[in-house]
Amino acid sequence: MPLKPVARRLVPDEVFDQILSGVVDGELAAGDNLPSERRLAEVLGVSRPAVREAIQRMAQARLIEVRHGGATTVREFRRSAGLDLLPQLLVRNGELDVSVARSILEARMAIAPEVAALAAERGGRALYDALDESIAALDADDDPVARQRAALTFWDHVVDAADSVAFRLMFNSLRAAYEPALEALAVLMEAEVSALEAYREVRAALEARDPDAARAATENLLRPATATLISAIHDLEES
Amino acid sequence: MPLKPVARRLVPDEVFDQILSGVVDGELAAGDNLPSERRLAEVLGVSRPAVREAIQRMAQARLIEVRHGGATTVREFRRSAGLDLLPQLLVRNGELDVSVARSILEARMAIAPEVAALAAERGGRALYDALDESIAALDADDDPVARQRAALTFWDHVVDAADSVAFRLMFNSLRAAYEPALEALAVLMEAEVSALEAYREVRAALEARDPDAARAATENLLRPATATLISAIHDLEES
DNA sequence: GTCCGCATACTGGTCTGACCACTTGACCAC
DNA sequence: GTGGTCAAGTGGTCAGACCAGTATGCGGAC
Repeated sequence: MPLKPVARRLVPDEVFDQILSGVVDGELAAGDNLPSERRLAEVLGVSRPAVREAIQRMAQARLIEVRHGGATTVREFRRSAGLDLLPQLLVRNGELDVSVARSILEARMAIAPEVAALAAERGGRALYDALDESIAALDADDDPVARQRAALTFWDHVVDAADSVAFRLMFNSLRAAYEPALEALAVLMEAEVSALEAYREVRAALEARDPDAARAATENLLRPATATLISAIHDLEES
Repeated sequence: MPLKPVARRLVPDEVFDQILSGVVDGELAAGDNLPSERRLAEVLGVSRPAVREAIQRMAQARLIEVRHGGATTVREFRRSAGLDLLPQLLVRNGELDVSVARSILEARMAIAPEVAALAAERGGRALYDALDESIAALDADDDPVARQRAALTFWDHVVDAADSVAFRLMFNSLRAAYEPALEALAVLMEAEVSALEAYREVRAALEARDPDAARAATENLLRPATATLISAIHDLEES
């Protein structure tokens, strides 16, 4: 039996999640006013600083707008929130939102080849060894979850080599969304991480410093699982 | 004389910015411990709740790690922070970081064509009128800044039509990074927003529901300014 | 001498209650 | 109408206290 660290819910986290859920689930529509901090504290049975902390974090995520002296209003999160909201949208109330999952797969399919092309252009001494190591780990591990992690490490190195802050942060955000759901998704993505040859081709294209080949190899690697899953999700959405 | 809303600095914001700068500028290296909340409050001459609020926001951005009872340590932000950090990295101490700017241009060049292709696939009734409106605004406005905003609105509609949460949030994050620097950048991007015909071709490809044409048209629209700026930045980085 | 265990002194987590700063809207004088 | 005034409600900030966890070093058991 695998033991896991016990999750301790802190009060402000709890408050944050409740307000977040209200906004994301639409109970609090854009333009609505939040109850005052004092009122929220009373209703939730916590202190005002706890409420305040949660509210400030909501504001930082651009989900609400706080006006000194005035009311705090809910923003249209789809138009204002940043990519850091993705994890909260992907898994909501413990359930995976398949339309969000689909969009992540699409984004990955669109972006990864370009990142690989950039990485091929810029090269990097330590890159190829690091990739070999990841591929070896991919080959050695038989635990599906561990293989997923190894694949993430592989891409981590590629992103590093692309030497782009924007792509780096994007990768971090996408990874932050993916990791909590990793165990649930490991089975679905198993086919991809088993295609060792495809990983090797990406690596080869990178070492050859050939951006077009890197783009193509990455597409070949990602397309099968992506296409399968997206069509599966499509069928799911129909029913 | 154009009047602007007066900017009021709130205490927790100020504290947040100071800690953020420390982390981003490297004065606080990854692995370092932050002073205790009480100590920070004392040193900065503010109350503990104010410090606490700032620290919690830093933690939410995954820049630091707080452990109950233990010390608060600085994380390696390049590996952990999400795309929402981009605005802070792009303009730091009032100066534009050109390497960040370059990476944003690259990301835009890589992603926009794919988003356009998705938008072409999915189509959308109201899309074409909305695009026409944006193009008209682009044509009518002679203020460079206003034209930049019109261009943003154009892409806003395209992203909407792509119907992808992940790309939507990405766009929001990139926009949040771009807008504060918009006035400074309007001149540099002027050539692009003047290429009305290129916008019309994107629009035409979208209406034709032709993903490949949309991809190509978007590349044609973005490539000139992107290439010019990136090579200018490259020269700048040499010197 | 080594190692375990516990007191202790730190850290962050939370609360209370107060006061300041700002916005809103109603009311009043002009 | 226009502008001034005021009261009520909101967020912003503070002080100080206590709870809850973590690290550390000292002592005693072996």
